[in-house]
Amino acid sequence: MPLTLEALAILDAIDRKGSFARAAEELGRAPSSLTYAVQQIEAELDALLFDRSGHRARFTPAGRVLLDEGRGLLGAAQALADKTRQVAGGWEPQLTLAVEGILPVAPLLPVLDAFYRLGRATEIRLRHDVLAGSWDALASGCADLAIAGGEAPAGAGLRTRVLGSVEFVFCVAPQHPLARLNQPLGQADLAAHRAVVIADTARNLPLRSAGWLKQQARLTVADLPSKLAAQQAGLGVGSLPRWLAEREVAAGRLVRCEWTGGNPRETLHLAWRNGEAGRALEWFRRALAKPGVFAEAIDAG
Amino acid sequence: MPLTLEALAILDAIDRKGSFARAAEELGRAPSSLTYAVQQIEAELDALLFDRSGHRARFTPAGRVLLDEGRGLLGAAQALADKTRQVAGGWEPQLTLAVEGILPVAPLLPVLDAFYRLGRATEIRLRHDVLAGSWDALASGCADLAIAGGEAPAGAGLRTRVLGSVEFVFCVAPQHPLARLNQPLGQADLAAHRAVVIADTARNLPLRSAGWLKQQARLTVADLPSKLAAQQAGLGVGSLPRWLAEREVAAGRLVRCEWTGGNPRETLHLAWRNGEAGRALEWFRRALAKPGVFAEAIDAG
DNA sequence: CAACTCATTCGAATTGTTCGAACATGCCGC
DNA sequence: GCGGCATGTTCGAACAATTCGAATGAGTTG
Repeated sequence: MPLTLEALAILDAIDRKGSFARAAEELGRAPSSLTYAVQQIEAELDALLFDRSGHRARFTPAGRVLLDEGRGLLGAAQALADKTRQVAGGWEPQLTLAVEGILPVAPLLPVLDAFYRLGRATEIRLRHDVLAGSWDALASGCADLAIAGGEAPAGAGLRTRVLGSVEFVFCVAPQHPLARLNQPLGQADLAAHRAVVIADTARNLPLRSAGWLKQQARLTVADLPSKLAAQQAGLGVGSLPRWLAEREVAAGRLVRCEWTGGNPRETLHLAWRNGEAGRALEWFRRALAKPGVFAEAIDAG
Repeated sequence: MPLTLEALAILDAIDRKGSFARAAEELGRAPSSLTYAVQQIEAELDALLFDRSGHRARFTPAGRVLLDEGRGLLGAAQALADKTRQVAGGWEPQLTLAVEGILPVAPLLPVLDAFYRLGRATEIRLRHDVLAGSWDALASGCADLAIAGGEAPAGAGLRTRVLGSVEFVFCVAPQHPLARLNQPLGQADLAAHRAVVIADTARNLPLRSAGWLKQQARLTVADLPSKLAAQQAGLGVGSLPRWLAEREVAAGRLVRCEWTGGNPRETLHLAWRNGEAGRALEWFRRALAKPGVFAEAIDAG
């Protein structure tokens, strides 16, 4: 019987209660039972765990090691039991959310908080992807639930639900030449200026492009914050989601330009794989579909 | 019976052998015994661990979680048992070695390697201290065995053994004014130049000073590599242990200066606290006292 | 479809664990 | 210094959980 958790629990009780007798009481067994159990471990480990010279038994160094580290094991065992129970109840051990990079993280935090309050063992992972990246992550199993822009790739076994759309506003740095052009921009105005574009993170699906026109010189960056920084620095021009653009324009760090024919929009979908869904996925699907979660960033419809 | 290691071991065997029957064979028990045990866990956890629809039982997701993470627990339990056994056998759970900062680490590595080959669970921690720092670490219990320079502080209950002495060579950067002075240096020559000194790491014992003269301007650094770098950069002058100085002088990065009255020496001691010693301490005491370990750096006697 | 392997069920048997009382020891207050 | 008090241990008896073995039913393979 090479070490049992029960034995570790006994040592724990003895230490907490201070004596075999009290520990036995807590555990609802006779003191002699504990003596027997302890002797059992000592024989198994070839180690004296208690110093019996005095009146009451004291832990030896070896006993102390077993006790201290054993507590870690007990905790881990408890956690594992919990987790198993929850998985059996339909709660995934982990769930990965892929969020389109043009969305802010802030609105997500209360949702996460609410989920954690449920006390479920499901470990949440958050990732940001841009353009086709979210669809790709979902289709390839790297994510379980995605908020993705544009249309779903066909034949990937995905189900979707429209969340609304994000409006893109064309912005340039205050010191940029285009900032002085007091009329709506046309294609011709843009071709002469470098565009800042976000690289698509998709690895499998065909790449998509957004925010730039062919022939236009471009600076490719990895994510929205980088794009913002680049545009603020005057390194290039481009469209930014309205929630972000408004903040920056108000602060005077960017200037908004009108666009001939109105601002472009990107439709956002909540998406998940077809098939058996765990309860955490179900929960997040409901929570994120609620209108208002991304009210700041997404326009209904 | 809130989850037992034995149960996890059974799951492990079932997975490895592929069936209840073969697992039972490996464990030397009847198959029905495993069935019983598994049902026991399932009841306890309120979780189906096996999918019994087919001919042979397959793990459910919950079962898989319990199996995978349970293996970690089993390993940890095994390791804990080992460690306890070793501590009971007199091997400390951990041992901290404090090495005087003027010594190289290289000669220590084969010794550590030899220790690791013993297969003991004792975790070794290595720390570097300078001047009184090693004595201090030892006396305050922050270290168990030290290689320290100078004389042991009185009344701290320490035992020592002389290892030998380190010779200090006065060095300056090639471009330093003192490099051009072609005669042995005296006190007067030094007072005009900034000295690079190593800060004493002692926190409790009275601080000691080394390598500098009063009134001399000085740059204080934390360790030997910093001191070396500072001297190479010409930021100051000072003595370096011979093993280091020779290397640098040979490489042309420093110039050696003679000293009126010969080079100073620092005696090094192997030191440990009086009282009950564990077997790892004993082992290292023997290993480090062997002549030749630090032959490169320490001169016998 | 027959032979095989597999997991489960059931009652009986066994094994290890628990109990309770008696004992030995160390500690404290009077 | 001595009687209580609490401690941990020992021992045989009682117990209960676990294990076994044989029987059963179900699935796979040639």
